[in-house]
Amino acid sequence: MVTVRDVASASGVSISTVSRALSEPSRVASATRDRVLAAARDLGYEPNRAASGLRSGRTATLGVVVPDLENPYFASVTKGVQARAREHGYGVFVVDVEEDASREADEVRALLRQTDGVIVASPRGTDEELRALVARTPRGRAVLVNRRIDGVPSVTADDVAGAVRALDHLRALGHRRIAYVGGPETSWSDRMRREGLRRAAAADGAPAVEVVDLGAFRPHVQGGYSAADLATGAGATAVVAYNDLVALGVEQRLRERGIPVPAEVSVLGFDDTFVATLASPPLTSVGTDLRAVGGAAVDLLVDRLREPDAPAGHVVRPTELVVRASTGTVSA
Amino acid sequence: MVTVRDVASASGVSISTVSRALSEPSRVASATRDRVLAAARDLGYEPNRAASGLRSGRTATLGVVVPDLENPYFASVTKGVQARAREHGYGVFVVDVEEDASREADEVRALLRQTDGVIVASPRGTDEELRALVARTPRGRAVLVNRRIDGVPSVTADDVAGAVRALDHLRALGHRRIAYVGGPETSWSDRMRREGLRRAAAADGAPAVEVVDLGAFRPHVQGGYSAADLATGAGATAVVAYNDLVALGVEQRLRERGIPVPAEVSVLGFDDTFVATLASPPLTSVGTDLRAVGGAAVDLLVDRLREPDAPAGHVVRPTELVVRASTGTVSA
DNA sequence: ATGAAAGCGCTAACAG
DNA sequence: CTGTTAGCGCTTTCAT
Repeated sequence: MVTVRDVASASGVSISTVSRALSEPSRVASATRDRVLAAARDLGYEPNRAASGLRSGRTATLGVVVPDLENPYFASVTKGVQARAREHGYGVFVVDVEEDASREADEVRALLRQTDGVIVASPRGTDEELRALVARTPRGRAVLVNRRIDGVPSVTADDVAGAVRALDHLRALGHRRIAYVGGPETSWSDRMRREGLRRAAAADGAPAVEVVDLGAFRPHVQGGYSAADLATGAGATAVVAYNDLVALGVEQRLRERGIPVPAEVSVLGFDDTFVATLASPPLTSVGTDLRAVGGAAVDLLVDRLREPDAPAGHVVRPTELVVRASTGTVSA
Repeated sequence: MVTVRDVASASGVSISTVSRALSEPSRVASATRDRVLAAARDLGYEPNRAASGLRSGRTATLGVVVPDLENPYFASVTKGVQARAREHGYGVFVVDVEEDASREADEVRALLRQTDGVIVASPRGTDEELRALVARTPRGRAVLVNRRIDGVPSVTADDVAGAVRALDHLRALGHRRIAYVGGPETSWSDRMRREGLRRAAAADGAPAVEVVDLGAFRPHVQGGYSAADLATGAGATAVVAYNDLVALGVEQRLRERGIPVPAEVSVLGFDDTFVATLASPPLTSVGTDLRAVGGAAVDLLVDRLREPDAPAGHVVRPTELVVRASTGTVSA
């Protein structure tokens, strides 16, 4: 193994000059620097991360905790995290907690021991649990995605605005009774989406729309499949689903029952993941650039690591309604 | 920060005893061990990975390199890797090379510096590039998924058998002219699937089937969408696609053109990822347990790390034909 | 069965 | 601008 000593003797300088030439090039005379860098390259020197981490206390590693990697939403967020972290020179530890809220805290704590900071995406724990978790976290070492808590940096999507858009869209198509198939109880975005629907439904000067809350369902195809009959039973002409997968489940069940979408019932999803385009009919969905969400979380975290005492930033990413074939006018 | 020294003084032993009690409990008297473990727990001691890594040369970390995390195939494999690694006490670094073969070698090399071993999933590089990469790799520190090279442990799916099954299935339904929409040129599974189709088509004692090779397409929905017209143009009554996404693209284009599936054209995919069930009609697909593939890769790697000189194992996971509604009899 | 002691490779004071 | 030096926290001989 090639170490700083080898590079030092090969280039005729001390090991500290080697270290400096590599990490703070500006503090070394350019001639010396070139010599050192050349020697390092020739010898194939690669710094030992464990050693530098032990000494400096920095690991050049970030962690990301997600509920389920197989969910396209988290696959995209994770992809964005990894790509951006790489640009900042960080590696990424990925931990999938399999939708188990009780594992989140432990995994975050374990990650904090071996990373510089952690991104917690769409935590399934309650606000209290998260507050407790964060309170035990060295300041500035955690960033939340899809959850907003005071004092903790976060990246969220403007779900309220998205839900308003969604409802306005359906209202414009003539829908007056809309069912909402909810997601996990502790989901922050679920709360925001509900809130947006409520607000839009209650808006003055527009035809009244009634939102029927169908309750909480698993954020998967199965959840939507299970909820579909409740929606039609409630007399809704349109179904808004917690996410695209749930919406697909709704479409699937409706298709089985021979109920045409959107001729008889319109279906609308959230997140605009790639599965929205796979559905038939292709799904109208309220989306965000998910890789950008992951990237923004990394930026926030890296900023925080540099300046732990800076106030916690809250990035709110825009949402966009993407209309496809699953929503249409109400049939007479 | 709590260190071994703190635990040592709290329990009245030396730091080496603490270290031993934690990592080789059997070599410490049970009374002492209990005392040390209790102290460690009380103080909230957490070993410093950088320090232990520096001293022991082990990082308790594995790396996994995938072409695209957003591809459900790799999301599942990565999920399997992470879960199994965790059971073995390893963390996982994930790197997404964005389908760029030229990045693979560099990323693997970078990962090897900060992990104990690396899993390279569905590498896009050529066999020669991979052989060169592996030759420069310290023995026993890399495992391949979806690629078989002598001397390097690997996990593959029995794609040949799967493709044979697929073709036999279509033949039984009366298809005599079948188009194959290929994947990346350097894909090992593509090669095996082609081989399986060829073999099955040429089998004695069964009605002759002609396989029309449509060439290489991007392994995404778009690829299948682009290939669909070629398939019908070639007079095929069934289309076998490199993977589920490609198959969905084929279905999408056929639907647009008003060609009913499977009444007029049957469509069959590979991998049986969750998107197969989302399609309409739901996709017949040749699948493997992808999490198990990831898990098997971890097992192989961990075994190898313990015994670097053991012969390279090659795990071949079974494939299974899952028949859904996208394949049917040939219309008269 | 336990302890003393020697570093792993690097960075960060501190000197010069 | 560069060199000397002292560890970071842990594991691992080597004694006892």
